[in-house]
Amino acid sequence: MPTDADLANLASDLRLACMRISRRVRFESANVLAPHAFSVLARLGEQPRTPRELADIERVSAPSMTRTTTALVERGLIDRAPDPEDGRCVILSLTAQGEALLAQTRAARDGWMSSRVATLSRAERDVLREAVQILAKVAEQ
Amino acid sequence: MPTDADLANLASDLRLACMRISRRVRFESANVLAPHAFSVLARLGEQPRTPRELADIERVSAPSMTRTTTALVERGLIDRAPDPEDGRCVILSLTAQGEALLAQTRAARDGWMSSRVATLSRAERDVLREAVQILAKVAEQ
DNA sequence: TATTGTTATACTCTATAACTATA
DNA sequence: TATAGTTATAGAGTATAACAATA
Repeated sequence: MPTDADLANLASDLRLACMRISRRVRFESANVLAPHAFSVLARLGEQPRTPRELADIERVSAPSMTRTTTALVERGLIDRAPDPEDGRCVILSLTAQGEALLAQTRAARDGWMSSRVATLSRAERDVLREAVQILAKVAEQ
Repeated sequence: MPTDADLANLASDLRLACMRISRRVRFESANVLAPHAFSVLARLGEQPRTPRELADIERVSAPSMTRTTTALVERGLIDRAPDPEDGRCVILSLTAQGEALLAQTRAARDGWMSSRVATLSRAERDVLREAVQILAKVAEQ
C-alpha cells in the first residue's frame, strides 16, 4: 500500500524529470522559431484553426495571437483564408513551407533524443515504452 | 533486436510525452513568478552563484541576467553579496522569503502532478518509478 | 447586444554595444 | 589585456483598451 508520501515523491520526481528533459530538448535543438511561434505552427499542423481558438489553446490574448500569426504569414509558413460560414472568422492553416519547417524542427528535436535513447539498454527502453503510454494518460486527464 | 525506426519512434514519443507533461504543469499551476525568474530562483536553491554562472546556465546574456536578478533582489527573494576572493564578482543567494516561494511553487506544481499520479494503478506507478531513474540518466548525459 | 479580429499603446524580457572596476 | 558586472538603447512578445465588422 503506497503512502501519501510515496505518491508525492513519485509525482515530484516525475514532474522534474519531464521538465528537465523538456528543457534539454529545447536548449539542445537549434530553434529557428521562437517557442510561442513553433507552438502555433504545431497546433496548425493538427488542423486548421481560427486565431481565437489558437489564443485560447495557447493562453495568450487575441492581439498577441494576431501578432504571432501575422509574423508567420509574412514568413510564408501559414495561410489566412476567410471562413465561408462566418464572416467574422479567419481560418489559418499551414503552407507547404510551414509543414516542412515543422517536420524539420521535430526531426532535430527527435535527433537529440534518439542519440540519448540509443545508449540505453533494451530493458530500459522497454520501461520507457510503457512509461510513454502512462504519461499520455496523465497529460490528457 | 530493435530497428533504427523503433529507437526513433520511442525517442519521439518520449520527447513529446515529456514536453506535454511539462507544458501542462506550467499551465495548470499558478505561477507567481515568470518562468525565467523562477528558473533562476531554482538554480540559487541548489547553491549560491554569480550572475555570470546564472547567465551561462540559463543561456541568456549578462545584461538580461542583471535585470532578472535585480528584480528578484527588489522583491526580497534573493540577496547580493560581494565575493571576498574576487572583487569583480557578486554572489547571489536565496533569502528566506525566496526559499519559501520556491517551496510553495514546487508544492503547487507537485500538487497537480500528485492528483494525476494518484489515479494510476500500482503497476503503472511502478513503471513510472523506474522510468524516472532512466530519464534522469538521459537528461544528464 | 455579443463575438471575432485588428489597431493603439505601454510594459517586460531579450540582445548588442559601450562603460567601469578588478584581476 | 581579459573578465565580471552594469547601463544605454533597440527589437520582440505580451497585455489591456478601443475600434470595425459580422452574427
